[in-house]
Amino acid sequence: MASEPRSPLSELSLGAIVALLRSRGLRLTKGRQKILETLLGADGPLSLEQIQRKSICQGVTPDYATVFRIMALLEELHVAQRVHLNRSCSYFELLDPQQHYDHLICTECGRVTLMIDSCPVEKVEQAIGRRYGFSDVHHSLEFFGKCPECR
Amino acid sequence: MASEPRSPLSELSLGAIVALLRSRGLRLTKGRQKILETLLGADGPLSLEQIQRKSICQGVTPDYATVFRIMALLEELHVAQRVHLNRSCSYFELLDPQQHYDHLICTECGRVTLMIDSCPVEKVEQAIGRRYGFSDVHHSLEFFGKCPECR
DNA sequence: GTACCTGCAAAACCTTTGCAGCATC
DNA sequence: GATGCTGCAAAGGTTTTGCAGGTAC
Repeated sequence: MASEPRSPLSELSLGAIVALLRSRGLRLTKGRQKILETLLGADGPLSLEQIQRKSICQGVTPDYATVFRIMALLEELHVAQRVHLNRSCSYFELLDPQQHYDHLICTECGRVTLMIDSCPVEKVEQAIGRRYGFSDVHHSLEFFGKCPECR
Repeated sequence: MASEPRSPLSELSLGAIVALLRSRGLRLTKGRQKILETLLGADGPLSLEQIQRKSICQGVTPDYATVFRIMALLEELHVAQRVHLNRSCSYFELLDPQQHYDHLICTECGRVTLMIDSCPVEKVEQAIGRRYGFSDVHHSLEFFGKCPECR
């Protein structure tokens, strides 16, 4: 029944993520640390380009391919996830084991609001798994609409 | 408050869609008709390439750009919508005014199941709009998991 | 010193647009 | 006959990979 957990972390912190990397024989470079800090400090999903721009370390901007590879790695480790937000490129955010976020996206200005309220869907995941015979059910929920400023 | 309706159709049928096109001064070609039939006959979202492959008309495969332009048109008319399904390309499906579909996607084989049960989220849209000050709230909900065959 | 990481560069994809000829109305 | 539609071709973006040199352990 159970397979890979959605997040292998018990908490979302730089230390916890670094420990996970270490346990897999992976290394912590200055660039990686800076990128992890960017992700931890983000208040919503970020595109690769945004991550790159916010992760300038000692005056040096990390290569786009480097950012891509780190995010692919974190995604594979289930530490981060990719969301689309109905845009032309992917956005990434860390998977907080304590908290699940749904998104509220303005169709006019594109601003993304994190919805930290109780998720209206979590409760039905189990029922859906049973009904359709699926295991390891999780979900992606995005609300769209016009934000107060754009109305 | 109200703006463009999510679907301008009163029912989902070839005739209704054609009538809408006509009312906008748009034309119905053999290729378009075939593509509309493909969409109406689909049992889930299709990629542009899938639409193209399934819309061979009198031995002629429509051009990819043509498929793209028709889907862009239908999307603009709110007759079809684009979904991502966490894949690298977009998928399209018609917007049925009578019915709202959420998706259940196998993370192993990628098969998409349409969930025609009552949507667990529709009811809360209004409350979310009020709470965050958003108007015209709609949503995209995708469940992921391992399907019975892949478990 | 070994293995892993990074930057650079190019390839691979998917999406989008321009244009001339063709088909619909 | 006018206008919209199509196919072909090319451009634009984003994502992904190869490789040689550099860095963490």
